Amino acid sequence: MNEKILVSVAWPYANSPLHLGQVAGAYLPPDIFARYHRLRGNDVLMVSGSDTHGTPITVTAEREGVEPGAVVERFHRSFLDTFVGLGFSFDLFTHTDTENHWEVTLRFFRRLLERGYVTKQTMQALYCEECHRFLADRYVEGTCPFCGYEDARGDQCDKCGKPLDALDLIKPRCKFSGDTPVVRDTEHFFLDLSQFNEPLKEWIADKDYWRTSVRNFSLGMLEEGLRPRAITRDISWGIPVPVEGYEDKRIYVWFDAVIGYLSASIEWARNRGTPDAWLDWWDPQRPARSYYFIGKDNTFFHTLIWPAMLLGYGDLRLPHDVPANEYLTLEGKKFSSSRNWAIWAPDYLSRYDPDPIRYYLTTHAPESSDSDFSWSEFLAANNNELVGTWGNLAHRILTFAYRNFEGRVPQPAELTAEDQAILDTTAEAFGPVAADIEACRFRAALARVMAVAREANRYLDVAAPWKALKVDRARAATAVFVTLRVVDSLTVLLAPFVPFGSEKLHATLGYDEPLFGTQEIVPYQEAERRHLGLTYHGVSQGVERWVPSALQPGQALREPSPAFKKLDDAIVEQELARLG
RNA sequence: GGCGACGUAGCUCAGUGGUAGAGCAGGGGACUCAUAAGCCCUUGGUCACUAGUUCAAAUCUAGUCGUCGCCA
Repeated sequence: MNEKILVSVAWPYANSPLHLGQVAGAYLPPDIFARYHRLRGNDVLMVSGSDTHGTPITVTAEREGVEPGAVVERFHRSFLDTFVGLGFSFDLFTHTDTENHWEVTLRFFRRLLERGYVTKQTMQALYCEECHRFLADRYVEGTCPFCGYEDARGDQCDKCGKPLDALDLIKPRCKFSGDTPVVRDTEHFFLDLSQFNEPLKEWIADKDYWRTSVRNFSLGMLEEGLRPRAITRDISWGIPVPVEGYEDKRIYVWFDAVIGYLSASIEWARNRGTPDAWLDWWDPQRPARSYYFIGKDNTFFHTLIWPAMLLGYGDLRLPHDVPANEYLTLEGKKFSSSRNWAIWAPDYLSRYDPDPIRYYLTTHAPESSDSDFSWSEFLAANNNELVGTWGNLAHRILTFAYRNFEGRVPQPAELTAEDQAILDTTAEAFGPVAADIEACRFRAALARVMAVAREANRYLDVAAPWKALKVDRARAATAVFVTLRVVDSLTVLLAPFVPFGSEKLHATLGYDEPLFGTQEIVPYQEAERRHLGLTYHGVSQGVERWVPSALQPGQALREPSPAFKKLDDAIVEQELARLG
């Protein structure tokens, strides 16, 4: 019985390219997870999209003197290309500026309103009389009440880093007109989270498999008690509030962004002509599991707010797990786009292959604490581990077999105890590696596989078919056969982590059908709007391929060439020079 | 200021009461099928600090310091 696995991935703001910190935290882990489940023959639905409605986007647009839509289009396209380049196998990567997403969001809003979970409240906000509009926090500048910095933004002080409320700024001024804004009352809709405090406590009570930081953080918030939270804003960019008298207001970006998981699932089903198919993952009466891959800054929205919204809406599946990651630092310091202390995914892909970074960011994944990216460590991990331990093992046995056994998998004679032992060791890895991946312990899973690769190197050194070939061809053939099977198994075990190299080795081993399907960027036309999406066309659906090798003697190999390449030591200096 | 996570070999991490572990890096060696890769041997730690509980603490308790995050 195939399992239905919903892989929900954080929605990136379409106002800058993706950097490696985001890749490590929120985008690579779900792809490993999804590819593993695809190999299992499970039905994966992996969705995400660009968040197009944030204030950061209007800030970027105004700075550049273009429409917000143009900013969105540019970075959405950038995300699509990055995901193709890194091999992130989204079933659908869409964005929030679609008719479908607006419909689903409004349906959500209306139902929560009808059920009394969304309520009206009057709050105070800064209003610029010169511009005739309310000012979003980021559109106000003034003196920081904590450190006295005079150019603090309304949402956060760049000097001391503290989050601010624009109302607390001393001597506030409008970012556009420079005028001093006035405090005005404004009515907004609030999601009354307090009604969900107890239901959420009950729901989290049995989530003992969540990461400790995620669970403790969520329980702590519930202990403090959740408060109503505004879900509309006085801005013009976003989804209009569907209530008379509120035409000038928009739904606050965080509210519609989380709904994207649902709307993207619905869009995916429609795009493929099976409009109800999304229910297989979302109907709580049917068997399925949902996972939300995010960075730790998003935990609150995914373990509390989104579940509250789902409880309020009803008849939808709540998250099974939210494996939030900590942060990645770069050469010991925080990523900072303004100081150019960042590695942008498009830049990386313009110079290097995807597998090395996938490998590095998995072995150094910020799963339990912050971790660091360093170019010298990256180089070492690629050259010593990915290439040295694994790539070389695969290459040496493939070239040896190709040259000495007529390009075919040789016929083995009787297996020795050593032959059987390495085959057993390899076969026995499938279970524990699967368990690690299913528990979202990707770093541990990969380490376990690499331990098998090292064991296989030791086996091959002892078996030494290059020596046996001269005195006992049958023994050499057997050792080559055994090693090829081990390499075949390792190719599958490593496929979720380094899919490009595994795909190449899989073909070299003589298989005609690929391990994975293909990605495609597709234009989707709605009634009036058109958008680009990334989708995935699977292969061998429903077939379990997470199994030890059954490579058959006589299978024709393809001419081997290295699946992974060494990187020149000089790149460390070159890349460090690009930073800062 | 409150809460939480983390702090173990140069680096990345495992280890939750019983004589400190792995991978990578560093040093030495034998080999040569292979991307000068792989294999064997090896150096290296007062387990952040202090006090306590215990026959016994990296592991439990209290406190201190540091890093990160959330909240105020």
